Amino acid sequence: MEYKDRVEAALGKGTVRRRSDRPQAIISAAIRLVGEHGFANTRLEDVAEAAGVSKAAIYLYFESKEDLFFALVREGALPTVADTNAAVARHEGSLSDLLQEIILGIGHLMAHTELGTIVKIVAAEARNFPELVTYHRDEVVARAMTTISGVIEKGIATGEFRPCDARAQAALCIFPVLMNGIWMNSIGPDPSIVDPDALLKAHAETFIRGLAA
Amino acid sequence: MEYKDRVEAALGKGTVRRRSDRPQAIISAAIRLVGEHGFANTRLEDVAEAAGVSKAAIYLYFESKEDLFFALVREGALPTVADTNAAVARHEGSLSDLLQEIILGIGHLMAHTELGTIVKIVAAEARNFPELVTYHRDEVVARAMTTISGVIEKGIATGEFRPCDARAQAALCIFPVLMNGIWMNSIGPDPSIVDPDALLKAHAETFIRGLAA
DNA sequence: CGCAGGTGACTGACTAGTCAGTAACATGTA
DNA sequence: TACATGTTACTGACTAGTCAGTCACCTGCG
Repeated sequence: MEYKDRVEAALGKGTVRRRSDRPQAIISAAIRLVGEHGFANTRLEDVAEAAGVSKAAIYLYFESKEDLFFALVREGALPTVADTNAAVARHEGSLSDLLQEIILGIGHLMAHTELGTIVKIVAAEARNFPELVTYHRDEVVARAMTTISGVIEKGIATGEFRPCDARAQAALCIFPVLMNGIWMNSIGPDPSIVDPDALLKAHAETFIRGLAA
Repeated sequence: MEYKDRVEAALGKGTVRRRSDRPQAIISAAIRLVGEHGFANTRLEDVAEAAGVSKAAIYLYFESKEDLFFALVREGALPTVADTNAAVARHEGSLSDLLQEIILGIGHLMAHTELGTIVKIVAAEARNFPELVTYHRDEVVARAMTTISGVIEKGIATGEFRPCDARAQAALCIFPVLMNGIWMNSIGPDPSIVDPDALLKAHAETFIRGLAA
């Protein structure tokens, strides 16, 4: 019986998890490096070095480079969707305030955390990994769009917002935020061209004015 | 004397141009393939096949894969910036109409032509090619931003638009358009989530309302 | 002929993935 | 305590495959 089989027999089939925080360290390193260089240009050896392990150790936790890649994308975006849904569920003030909260909240994560890197990675690699598109379309985008367009529809119903295509407006609400994240992770932070935080504030104001009844 | 040197001796230093349209065919093929698979994942052999030549022929027109890549990005975006500037220069109606014209015009190119592919490529590869960032920041982005923020400033001066940060608004004008292009070139056309043309119209309307005095 | 405008076959560098081996730790036993 | 036995978590060195870039040779045309 081989080592891998013994481990699988002991701990169950699939991604083998041991008690250390190695998998998370590997994923973090991979997010940074893949965000910088793309999937194809990221050497597993470099990921390993950044995570403080050998390349072979990666194969103890992930089946292949692609498997690591999917894990990275999956773990990177889901918490944000869940958090946004929770924020919407517990909100009580005006819907304009809620939209502003969503824009600034997601916008901050997008511009200053790994989330923006994930979005850039998904956009860059989508064509190479069709599964990735399916997953993200169904698990991240569709949910986020449903949540936001729900807020807008409610606003239209209460008369707070003008009548309009709520789905298109939901996309418009989120697109500048996504683009801001991609920008920060590609062209990089350069306030002389676009100051990310000022842009988010401006977006919230202009968008909500544009939507007002 | 090597072949390359012989060619240069015969036709002059720098980018070698022959009378065929081969270079353009190679660039078009490269835009499509790099847009689909990224720079690192695009084999020169496939570009050659798509352009109807052998791989070695590419080296008659471009010094390296990177050289071809730069040519592709350079030729892909400049015409649009020039066209936009021209449209702004000859415009006579209201500034709102001009903004709408810009959004729908660039938006259409971005969603349905090579331009969107170029934007996606630049975003995806920026970190691997710092020169690309410098070039695009200075030659494309800075110019486009200057043009659009000029329109907005003028509108503020005439009282057509409310007082606001014209540069941030210029970015907000263009970001959804860029994101739309990236979307179409990554996740792909899927009207059930976002209909690109409806989105552009909605953007023009909401953005201009949001900017109105 | 002479040569512009090619091509197919090749190579060297690089990297995903594998595998035999091992240090450190845990556990049992006296 | 001291030592044997087994396990966990990991590594260095290797292989096989891929692809950018080169080079010797070809071919149709003025």
